[in-house]
Amino acid sequence: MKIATWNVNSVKARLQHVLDYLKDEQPDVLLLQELKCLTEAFPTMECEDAGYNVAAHGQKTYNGVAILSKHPIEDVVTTLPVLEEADKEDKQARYIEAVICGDGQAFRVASVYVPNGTEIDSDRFAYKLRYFDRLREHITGLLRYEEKLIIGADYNVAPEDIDVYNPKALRGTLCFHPEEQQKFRSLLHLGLADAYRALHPDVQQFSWWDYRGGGLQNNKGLRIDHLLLSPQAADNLQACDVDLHPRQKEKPSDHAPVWCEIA
DNA sequence: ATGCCTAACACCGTTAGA
Repeated sequence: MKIATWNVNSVKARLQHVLDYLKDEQPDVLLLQELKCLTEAFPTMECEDAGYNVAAHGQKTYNGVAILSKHPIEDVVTTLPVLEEADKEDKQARYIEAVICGDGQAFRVASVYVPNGTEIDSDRFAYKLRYFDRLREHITGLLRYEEKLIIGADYNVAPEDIDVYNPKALRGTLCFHPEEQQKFRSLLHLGLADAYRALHPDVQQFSWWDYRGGGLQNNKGLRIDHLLLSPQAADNLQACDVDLHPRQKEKPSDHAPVWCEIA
């Protein structure tokens, strides 16, 4: 089962790139983030014509997540636990989860768009940290099922020094701040494996490059898109890598897809 | 310290991304 995650930065602007990716790479499951469209505006027919089932959870202008799958999509969930009063009012479309039955077995997958945080010590930064708490609470429950669970996301956190182009200069900045890294680690401490790092302990490979200042050309990037695996999925992890080609095209997303193969 | 670049939306600039 090949599962990929990709922040497309508008599914409308990137539709041809997405269809090309499905055709060329043939993932069983593609987890999308940053749709930037309403659920009903998602290009479902185009994806179905490419041979994929669709479950999308969008909103106007911002955020939005989706699951595309060659296999049937079941038991869709789009909510996270409410830990505080303020969480009740949270209508941002950042989470979608489903069960995929393929290759004679069940995989539970989730596509998550963790908040960016905007600025350290801002309200949005606090929202980002709290979002990790809600995600951790939810995953804690999922892990009790002891399934092959794959959480693909734009986590908006580079976990370690190797995951950024200049750790000294970037330390303490957005996506490379100790508080964010602690939240990300708290997910790993539940028993999840970072698929890329599990297979490539010493390789520096980014998944995002700034549009500005020739980020890609100078390889000034961050590894912030990750596939986190339950023990049952990690036991069967066979490969994981970043697909650079979509980032090198005309009018690309600023993120590249990350994929893994799980037996 | 700031802009750099891109997309959406609603208009010819603002908000957000990371």
